[in-house]
Amino acid sequence: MTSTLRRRPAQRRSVERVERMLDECALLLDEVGYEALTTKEVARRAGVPIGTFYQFFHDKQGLVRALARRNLEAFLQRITARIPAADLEHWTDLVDLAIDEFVGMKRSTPGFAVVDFGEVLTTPDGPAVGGSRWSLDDAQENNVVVAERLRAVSLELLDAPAGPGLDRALLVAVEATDAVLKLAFRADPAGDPALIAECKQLVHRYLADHLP
Amino acid sequence: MTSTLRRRPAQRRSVERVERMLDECALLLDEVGYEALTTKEVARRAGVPIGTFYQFFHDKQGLVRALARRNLEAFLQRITARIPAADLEHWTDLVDLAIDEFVGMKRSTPGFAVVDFGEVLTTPDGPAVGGSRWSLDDAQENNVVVAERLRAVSLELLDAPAGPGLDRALLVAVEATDAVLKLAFRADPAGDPALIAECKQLVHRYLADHLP
DNA sequence: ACTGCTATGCGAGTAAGGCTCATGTTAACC
DNA sequence: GGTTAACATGAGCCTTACTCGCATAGCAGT
Repeated sequence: MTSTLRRRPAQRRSVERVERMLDECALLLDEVGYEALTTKEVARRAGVPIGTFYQFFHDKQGLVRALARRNLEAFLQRITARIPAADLEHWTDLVDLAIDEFVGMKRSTPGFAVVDFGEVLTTPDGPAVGGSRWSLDDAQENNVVVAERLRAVSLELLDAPAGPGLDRALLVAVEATDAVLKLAFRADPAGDPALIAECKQLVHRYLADHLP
Repeated sequence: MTSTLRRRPAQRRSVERVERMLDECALLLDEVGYEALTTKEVARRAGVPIGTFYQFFHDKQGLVRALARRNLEAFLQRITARIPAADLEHWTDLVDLAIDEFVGMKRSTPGFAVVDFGEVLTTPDGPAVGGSRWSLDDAQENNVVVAERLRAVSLELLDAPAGPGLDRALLVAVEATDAVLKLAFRADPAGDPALIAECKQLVHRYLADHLP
């Protein structure tokens, strides 16, 4: 994958069009789900001809990946914006803040409940290409990015013991959080509060091994 | 959803055909992934005409759901078969046994790495129909079934404190396990050992609140 | 203003997949 | 043997992802 987008929108008009397409994609995902989502409908609603659609997005998956990417950016932005204001006494406060923000976005951001940061579909890439996998330099595995960001914050705010163990632990925590919160929102469209609480507990207990 | 299958195979020949279709489905999932999987190819490889395919399966998703169902059944079977032989001193041994079996199936059972027990795609069901959701009586949410089974075993072997808290905790644990193991197998086709170990740790710590 | 030239806008058309349905075939029962 | 119901089959329909060649718009040099 060269980039998320096929062609980076240069003119102001193009940027707006891409943004509109992502917006409509998000809304449609909520309405009909990934499988029933059609590129034609996204283009039509966004007022963009189908040919132009494919100038910007590689394919249907590319569209959704771009949305996931935008979600990720928004999440990181919100997190970093809220951190200075909040007084974090323990690292657990940071965990809770992140989870609450994630839940907030699940509730308020269209399409977020369906895709959040994740690839909806994973395509097998044929016999693994050489080199250790998940190098993360390509866009794949957005959760890795989340984990890295949280790690950076952790190291900055609390004096956490750096090391590969923490990296892995945070990644595991993010992945688990993602799954449990998805469950919480499958069980209850507004997000089952008990399951959300349980999610925090899960992460607290687990990370207690790696943070003071 | 009435049932997983459209028509339950009655004759011996039909049962074999359904089984063959599921087998080929699993193999194809490993080869090309869910999205590129075609019903035509599954039917062709299984030596079954396409019309017959649709006599048994509602649609493409139905095929995959049926496979997930079969996987679930196989997993429960294996678990219950191994439990009497193993001497479980702590509940943690049960957790490890379940995870090891899961990992084993990820490695050996075709298609298991892609779908395991899960719905690959979730379709929004329109404004939630009345009644509390996830009643579980319908086939959805296979992980609920896993959680229930594990709970039954837990109550039997160890005298665990029954109650709704444990139910929820086990469900959360299963969901988290699923996610982390998926990560482990995305990172390394053979299943990253460090991540698998971390997965066990995650569950141990979390369930320690609910089991003695 | 005019003329080439490149970059972008556009949508009819193509290939392929999901799924159906009219017709053929077997089995079951009287 | 005859009647009826269940099952089998694959050509074809409809929809969807995606392309490609033409139209248009900006723009540099004269």
